[in-house]
Amino acid sequence: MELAARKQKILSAIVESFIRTGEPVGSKTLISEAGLDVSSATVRNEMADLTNRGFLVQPHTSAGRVPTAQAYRYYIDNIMTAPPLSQSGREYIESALYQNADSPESILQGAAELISQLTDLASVASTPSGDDSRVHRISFVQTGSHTAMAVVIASNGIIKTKLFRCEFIITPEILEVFDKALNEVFTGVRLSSINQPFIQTAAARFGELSLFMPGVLTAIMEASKAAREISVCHSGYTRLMFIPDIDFLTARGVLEFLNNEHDLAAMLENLPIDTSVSIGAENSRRELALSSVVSTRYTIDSKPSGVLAVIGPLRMDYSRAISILEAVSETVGALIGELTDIQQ
Amino acid sequence: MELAARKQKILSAIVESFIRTGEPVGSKTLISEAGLDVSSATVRNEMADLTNRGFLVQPHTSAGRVPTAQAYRYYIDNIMTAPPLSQSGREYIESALYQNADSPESILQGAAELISQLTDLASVASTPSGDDSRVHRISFVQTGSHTAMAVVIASNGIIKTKLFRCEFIITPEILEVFDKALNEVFTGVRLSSINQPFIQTAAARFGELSLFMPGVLTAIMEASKAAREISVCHSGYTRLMFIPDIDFLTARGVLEFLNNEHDLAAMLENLPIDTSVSIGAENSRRELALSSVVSTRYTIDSKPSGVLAVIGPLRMDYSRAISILEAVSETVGALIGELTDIQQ
DNA sequence: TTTTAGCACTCTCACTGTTAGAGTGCTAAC
DNA sequence: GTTAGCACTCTAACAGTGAGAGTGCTAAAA
Repeated sequence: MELAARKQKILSAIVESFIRTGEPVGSKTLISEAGLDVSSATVRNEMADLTNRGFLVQPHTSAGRVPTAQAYRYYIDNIMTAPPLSQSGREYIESALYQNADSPESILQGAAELISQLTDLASVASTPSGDDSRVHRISFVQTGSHTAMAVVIASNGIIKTKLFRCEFIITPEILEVFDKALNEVFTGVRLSSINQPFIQTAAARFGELSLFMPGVLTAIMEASKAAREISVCHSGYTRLMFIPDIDFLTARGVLEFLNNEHDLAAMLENLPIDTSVSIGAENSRRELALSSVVSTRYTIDSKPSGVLAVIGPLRMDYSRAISILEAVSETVGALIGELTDIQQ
Repeated sequence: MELAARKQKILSAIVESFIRTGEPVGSKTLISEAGLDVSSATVRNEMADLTNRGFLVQPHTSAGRVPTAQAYRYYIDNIMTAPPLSQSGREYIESALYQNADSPESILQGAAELISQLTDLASVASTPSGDDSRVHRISFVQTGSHTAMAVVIASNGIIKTKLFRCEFIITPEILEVFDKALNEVFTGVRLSSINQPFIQTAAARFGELSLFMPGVLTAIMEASKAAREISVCHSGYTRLMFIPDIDFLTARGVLEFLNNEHDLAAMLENLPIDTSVSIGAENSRRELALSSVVSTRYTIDSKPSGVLAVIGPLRMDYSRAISILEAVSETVGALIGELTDIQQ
């Protein structure tokens, strides 16, 4: 649905004013702010029409208008632009993220913190899915007389460790046998296929050696599972409680949802590849019916991977959020990509 | 200050009724509930006295009485008992904690979740301080052509890993040289003494070999620091928002404080060794002026170590909280102790 | 046909009363 | 020392009032 130029200009002015002030916008305020060359009565007629068409609502008869989710949608799709960040902004982001560019997890944790700090909203960042990654190598480190650590290095750069325990006394020689035998079986195998049946088949191959292996095989399975699973970094959850638009019950619902990593990961998983904005009821989760989620996926070697997102009120600065997310996304993708390239 | 028997009985009944219902307690309600064999007028006289002495307040003239922090303090010190949990309760806790008794961190994370679930409050659990732990061993795992992982195993059972990068191509032989040379220097050294000067002195010892070492030495230093630092596991923060006594601003302040791991760790560090209750303004943090913290330290080999605590409203079931914390504490201490013994 | 001025209308917000109910403190009698 | 009785106080909930803001509608102007 396209709007006439003047209607669009009025809608735009209302949305921008409301995003800035949070106050319902009246016809008089509007002409003084938007520089329209018509009278307030004309604006009122237009506003009445926009209200009929579902772009605006009045909290009550004698209040100004407030944009609906539909208005934000129209504004974002047809009016708003999100210009790339300035050079200095990008440089700031790069240097901030470069601080702890050790592992994908630490990069993403840093990204979540940075995004939250820059937008003053809650932010989340999910690790790349490891579903089509493979085992690059498995190593072992002795940690005690009966305990050792399995280190699963995945081809996507994720490294997961898991401790295990043996009934017998562990020696460097035993770990070397494990290393040789298990890398023969596991190297190059897709993480997603390392499950209980796979482990059992593998154990069978080792003959009597497998009697020594239940602990280590379980550890490998669990580390592989952890390497495959998406984990979600986050930052700034409490910032949501400082946003005047968000009332207590809404904040509580959103925070409860965000703290449930399982549901959150599932939602992030279903977000589209491109930068996208989900406004209010457009969100798949009922808890977010009064919030907006702006998200984008970072790409590693031009393959869409994990999600970066901010969660905030409907009345947020979408343009700024998108610009920041896209800038951070670019750097995150590059940093993780580098990490993976080097490790291969 | 000791109270006469009847006064104490009345105070006790008021505290218990208020903890249960959250409603100010009036004189009539009280006699019907507490089974007192006196008239409401007598109770009123006693209540007036308790009010003068600072144990009770009235929200307003025509409301019942509400216990003050002083009343909770008196109740906890002189009246309340916290009987040990039943056998089945203890067994439930043991089996729940045994699930992921891999590492101190995973045990403590499990403990925090369990405590939060059982008390319906926010809970935190801090790892043992590593200040007087030593390096048990350092190991290396190759993760890429130019990257490897340093594994610092501390004598307190904490294991920390840190990735590092080298300009040259890493080979198993190089890692072996690192392993030999670095364990000679670091094994048995107190974690707390591994700092920048120590690293520099160490580097000097290696002569020209040290040119290859900046990355690995920094990694060891950071992993040692991480092993030494107290980290705080937590669970159930959003439960605080479901407690009717806690209003929005209070909850926001508490959550903000709890999310600041640095300040939180500092507060936990200063808690006493025994089970203790800090009521309202007794807390060292202003953010907790309207909340209570019940805490205890678990002991490893009969040495007081990290803290387990719950955070909730003044009106909480202190007896239950203490019983649960003490039961969990016992199991946590035993499990971490076992872990450490085995690894040595 | 579109725009505008004017005006009656509606609704909120902040106050002000009013009333029922709960709980108290005080007093005088037990 | 304890109790019955009673006047008193305070809140919560509801209704009423007036100022202020913003609207929709109508009729005239462009």
